Amino acid sequence: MPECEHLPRPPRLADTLSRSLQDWVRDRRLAEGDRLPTEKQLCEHFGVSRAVVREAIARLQADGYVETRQGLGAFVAVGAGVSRFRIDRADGVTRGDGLREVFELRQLMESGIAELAAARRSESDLSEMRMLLGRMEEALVERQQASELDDAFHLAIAAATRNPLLVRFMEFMGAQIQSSRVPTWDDEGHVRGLAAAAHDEHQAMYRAIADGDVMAARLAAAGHLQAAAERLGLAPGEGRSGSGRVGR
Amino acid sequence: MPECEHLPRPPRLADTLSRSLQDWVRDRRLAEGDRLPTEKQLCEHFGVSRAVVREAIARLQADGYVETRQGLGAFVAVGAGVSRFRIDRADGVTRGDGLREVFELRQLMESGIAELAAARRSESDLSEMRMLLGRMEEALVERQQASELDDAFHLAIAAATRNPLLVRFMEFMGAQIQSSRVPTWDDEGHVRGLAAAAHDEHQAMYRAIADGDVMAARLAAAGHLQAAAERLGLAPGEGRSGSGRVGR
DNA sequence: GCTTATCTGCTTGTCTGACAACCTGTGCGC
DNA sequence: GCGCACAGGTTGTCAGACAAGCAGATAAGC
Repeated sequence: MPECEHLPRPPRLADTLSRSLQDWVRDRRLAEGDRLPTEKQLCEHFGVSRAVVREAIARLQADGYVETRQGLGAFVAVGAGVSRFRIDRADGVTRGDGLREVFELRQLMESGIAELAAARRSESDLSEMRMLLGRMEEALVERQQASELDDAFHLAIAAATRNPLLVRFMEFMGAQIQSSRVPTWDDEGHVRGLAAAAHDEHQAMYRAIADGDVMAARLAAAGHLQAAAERLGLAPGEGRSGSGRVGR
Repeated sequence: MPECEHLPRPPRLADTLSRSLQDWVRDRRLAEGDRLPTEKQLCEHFGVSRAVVREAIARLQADGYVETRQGLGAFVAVGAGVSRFRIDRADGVTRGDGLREVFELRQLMESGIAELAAARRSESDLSEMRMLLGRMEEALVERQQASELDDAFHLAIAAATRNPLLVRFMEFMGAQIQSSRVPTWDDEGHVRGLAAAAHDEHQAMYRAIADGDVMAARLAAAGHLQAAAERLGLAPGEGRSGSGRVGR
């Protein structure tokens, strides 16, 4: 069998219902602060039992769209929708335009992160990076898979910024890109020299960060991400440069 | 009354339970892909009814921590925790270190966004920005509150990148910072000349973007955000520069 | 022996009805 | 007018039931 293929499962009622309610908010049929219909009304309106309605509302609560108060009702949360920023697999992150958009976000973030890292890195941050670079070099010689090391290297840079938010962002990014990773580090990638190129770019990033040269760090990171995007088949050499124009 | 004060409400059972289960995952008592105990077992273990257990699991599902399959059980989602990136009011975003971290994230993003906008802006993007700048100038003369215009201006820049993810990020940021906004545009801000300074910075950003000068756009945005951070009392002039060192 | 169909037990999905806890507004007594 | 108890409505929780889907064991057919 080629790959685990997820066929579309029959949608659950609570799921459908919560989506409908979310649409009510998006369509401004319910404004911020408005009270939702009572559970009983929703039951009758949608023809489902109260248990289903309650689960749907529990989902919305978890998403921050509504707040409920016993004896009073459920209310559309103030700032519903913008009270949290979220990127989600469901947004089509792993393919097509969604992937390109996320990757662009990563390019922005990572150049900034490299810049901050160059300004704030401690000696122990640097030795962590050196260690990872060494292990990646070993993997390069022995033609091994090394994408975990790749992730760890980028994570180490984020850690050097001393900003846990940025670390969390890189963790997320690693998980996302991993699921759509191009063969940079595997056998095919080695054959085409991609792994060696990526390794060179990593070393350039390390040198700039070690030197504390914020501008060089930014450029090295931007260049690395631009090259990675091209290896992924995104943003092929055509002039849609953005960061790239700066990176080269 | 001074301000809406949220007193701590008695926690709901489903809420407590979902937190407990989340801790199980964090503490590695449940690994990715593991099956959760059955609903009946959870009922007995925690001494609650099945309705509560189901609501708790519905919350976790909404958060992407578990997936359930009828007839099979509930499973810890692969990539639980990193399958989505989320920033949340609850993370202490509106005060103290959390605010500083979020603001730093915004600095990174916004300089990158300005850069992309300079590369991709269309004529209609520019006229939108000009319109907003004009209205801000009016507000400046008439000493009016103009923070919505401020948000709209930054949003217009994000829109010029043609990347909806970046627009969503700026929407989120606007909502966050608004709730902790310093008096830049109100009467006190005018007195201290803060509004005029912000307006100058905005104009510099516009000019760079209109010229298509990616580097100048980056620097203008970095400078604006750095100045805004100082107006907010964050990152006071002490050398913790990062972007700042580049921005000036 | 191997494949295929059926059965059985378990688990989640949904429904129903009930009671407790909580909030708001009304009307009563003072 | 003021405070208080009460009623009605709403969410929170519980208990029990049946339907739908799944995995593994068992039986039937070749």
